[in-house]
Amino acid sequence: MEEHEGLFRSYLDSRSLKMTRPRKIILEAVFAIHEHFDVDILYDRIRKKHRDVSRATIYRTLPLLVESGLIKQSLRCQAKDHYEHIFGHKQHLHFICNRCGRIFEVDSSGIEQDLRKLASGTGFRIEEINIEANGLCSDCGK
Amino acid sequence: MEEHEGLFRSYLDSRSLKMTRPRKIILEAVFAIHEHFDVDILYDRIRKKHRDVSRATIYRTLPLLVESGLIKQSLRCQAKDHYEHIFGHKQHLHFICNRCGRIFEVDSSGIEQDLRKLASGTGFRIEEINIEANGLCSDCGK
DNA sequence: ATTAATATTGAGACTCATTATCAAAATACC
DNA sequence: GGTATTTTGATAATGAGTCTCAATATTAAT
Ligand SMILES: [Zn+2]
Ligand SMILES: [Zn+2]
Ligand SMILES: [Zn+2]
Ligand SMILES: [Zn+2]
Repeated sequence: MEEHEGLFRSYLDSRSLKMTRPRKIILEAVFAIHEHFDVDILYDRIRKKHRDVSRATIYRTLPLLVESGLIKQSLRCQAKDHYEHIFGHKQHLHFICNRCGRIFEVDSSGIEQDLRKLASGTGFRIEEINIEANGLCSDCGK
Repeated sequence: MEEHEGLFRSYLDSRSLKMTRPRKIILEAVFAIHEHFDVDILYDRIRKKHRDVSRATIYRTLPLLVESGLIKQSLRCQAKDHYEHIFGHKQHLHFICNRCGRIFEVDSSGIEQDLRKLASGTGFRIEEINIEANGLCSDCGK
């Protein structure tokens, strides 16, 4: 059993939820993707192998994966929410090129630490951080 | 004529667009609001004074204000896009409470400076920064 | 293994923010 | 004025995300 599966199982247990077949398929599909993804991308990949997982269940399962700390909602792009892994990935921020659309990931641990310090000063309890900058990548900015 | 009006006028001119009555009403309503706003908030405020500005025109005018650099699309909250002024406002980041929906603004100059330093190391030229953290505010986190 | 209690599912209806359409009205230029 | 071009308001359409519900799956107890 892969580690992310074990983690998801214990999250489900802790909430007396069940590791069902559709949830397992979704979990595996999510961790077979190594870029940012939206529901449609995920749905298409799952449907290539399994006819019996519905969009509704994907929409229901993603919040569980977020809640369990395995993934996060990271960007909004073309009017769709996009997700990415947390488990097995370092915290990072996104530089998004306005010209070519590429997304660059950069380590954000230092900045996030400062942000948490700022928050604790105000009494705000941070659950999730999103940092992004739009502009021109080094190729497009010449 | 207020400064933001002059700036919007020259933007419109530069694109051979016209400063019409509805656009002027919308511009003024936008700059009479000093918090984050969404289309509904704006529409309600405008409607108190003017019966003849439609939602459609608001949806059409906001991108013009963004393009002209007067406002920006700053966050997404309760499934709605929210906007805020750029013109005349200091850079800041957002703490968004997941429970009550309130948005807290915190000075972000220190963090943005670090971010720009990070970017210059990678050759990325930043045009816009968005930093936000979701979680529980001090009231809701008790 | 049966049963009963509970959780989950897929299908499709629904919501609601945003966009597109289009005929009528406003505007700019002659 | 008249004409070409924009812009507008009303309304229809779109589409991501949510909700409903009867049918199915899971679990734990017998
Ligand atoms: Zn680029
Ligand atoms: Zn990422
Ligand atoms: Zn709160
Ligand atoms: Zn703000």
